Amino acid sequence: MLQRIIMHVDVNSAYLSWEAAHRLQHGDPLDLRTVPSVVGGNEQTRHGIVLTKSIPAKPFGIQTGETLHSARTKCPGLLVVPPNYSLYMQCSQALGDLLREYSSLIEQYSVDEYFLDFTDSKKLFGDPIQAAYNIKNRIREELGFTVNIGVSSNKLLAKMGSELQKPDRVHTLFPEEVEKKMWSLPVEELFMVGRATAKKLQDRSVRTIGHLANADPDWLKLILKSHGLLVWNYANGRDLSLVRINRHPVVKGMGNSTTTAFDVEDRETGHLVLLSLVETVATRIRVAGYCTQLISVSLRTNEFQHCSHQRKIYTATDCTKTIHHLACELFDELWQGHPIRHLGVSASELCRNDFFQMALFEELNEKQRAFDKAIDNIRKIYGSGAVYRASFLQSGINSMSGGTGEEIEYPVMSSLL
DNA sequence: TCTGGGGTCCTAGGACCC
DNA sequence: TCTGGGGTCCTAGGACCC
Repeated sequence: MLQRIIMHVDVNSAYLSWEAAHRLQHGDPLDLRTVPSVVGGNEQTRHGIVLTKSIPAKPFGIQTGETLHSARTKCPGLLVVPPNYSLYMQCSQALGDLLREYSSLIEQYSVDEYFLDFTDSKKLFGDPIQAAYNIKNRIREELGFTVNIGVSSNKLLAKMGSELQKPDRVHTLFPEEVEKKMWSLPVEELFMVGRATAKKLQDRSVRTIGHLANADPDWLKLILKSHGLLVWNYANGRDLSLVRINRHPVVKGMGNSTTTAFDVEDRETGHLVLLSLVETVATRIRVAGYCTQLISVSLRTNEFQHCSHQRKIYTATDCTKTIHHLACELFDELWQGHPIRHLGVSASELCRNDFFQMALFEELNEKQRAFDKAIDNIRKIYGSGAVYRASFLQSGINSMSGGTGEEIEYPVMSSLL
């Protein structure tokens, strides 16, 4: 059987590297990568967490996702810079463009990760390991940031390989190297072993990837259900998934959620926040040519209690007003009156909004559809802030809440992946 | 004013049908 | 009438990834 050659390209400290490269190009003498620094959200609006840390920030014990307050406690001189998502989109695309020179079989896995199937590229570019070094060095010289590249015969091992030593490195992790290079790592470093799975395994003395690889699969299945077999196969380096040019052949759902700058304590404000979320979700649905058949509302209280409520709808819709009406109903049924910190709306069970389905819409809805379409067009030309509902005036709530909390035009990052 | 946002997939229980 | 059991759909919640 032909052995495939897969590469995984992972940008080192992506947001921070991109921020640093951008600042250097614009005359800033300081390279953020050389000092303890993080890209962090806005604390005033309760988005104050670490998004990415520099390598010098790591020895202080700073973790991605922890509060900026906590990070500063660990490292008093910590430099915190705000995120710039449109810059990151540009960097991500520039990286993709460069990688496409080496293979047409390429999958964008996230904003800062790509898989390349290099199998057929060997004829053109020769030895894969040498090619990986060339790619890595070209990215550094031409784009100004560093990457790690993992090279193996499947995606899982390529990804695990790119995680080995950082930054600016190429690692191979072929099946015959798994025992030597991967089995000694802590079990929580295996892809798909998150906090919950790691705890269950550690409680049973499975502490390394090697322990997991050599555990009894039936026993793992008892403890972890089907997930046990998945991680057991991964620990043994087995993965049959293919590099897919489009990671999402069909989009399954689109959602939007936000942590509000203040606790929401009344129903009317809750409904208004939902409207700002629905505006974004419904627009994205329409732009992508979908209708939704399932709406879900979720909330988190100021005590971090999380709950959600969803309802199937039997007439597929892409109408802002209809979706908002349903979201408010769900909210009213769900909310127990506790102060709310976070609200979300999600649309799933998407179907294509094709020409022939138009007949399903009633005359009344036709006017609403025309209205939505007109609004979409104005926003497309003049920006998302060009038109908004009067109820947002002086409400202190963004009229079109986007996921990043920044003033970002749609389509948002995730909708491009 | 300590704790983000956007996804996918899986599980489990209850309703309902035959 | 000492009470099955398979199958599907709906819903809520949890786990994982970036």
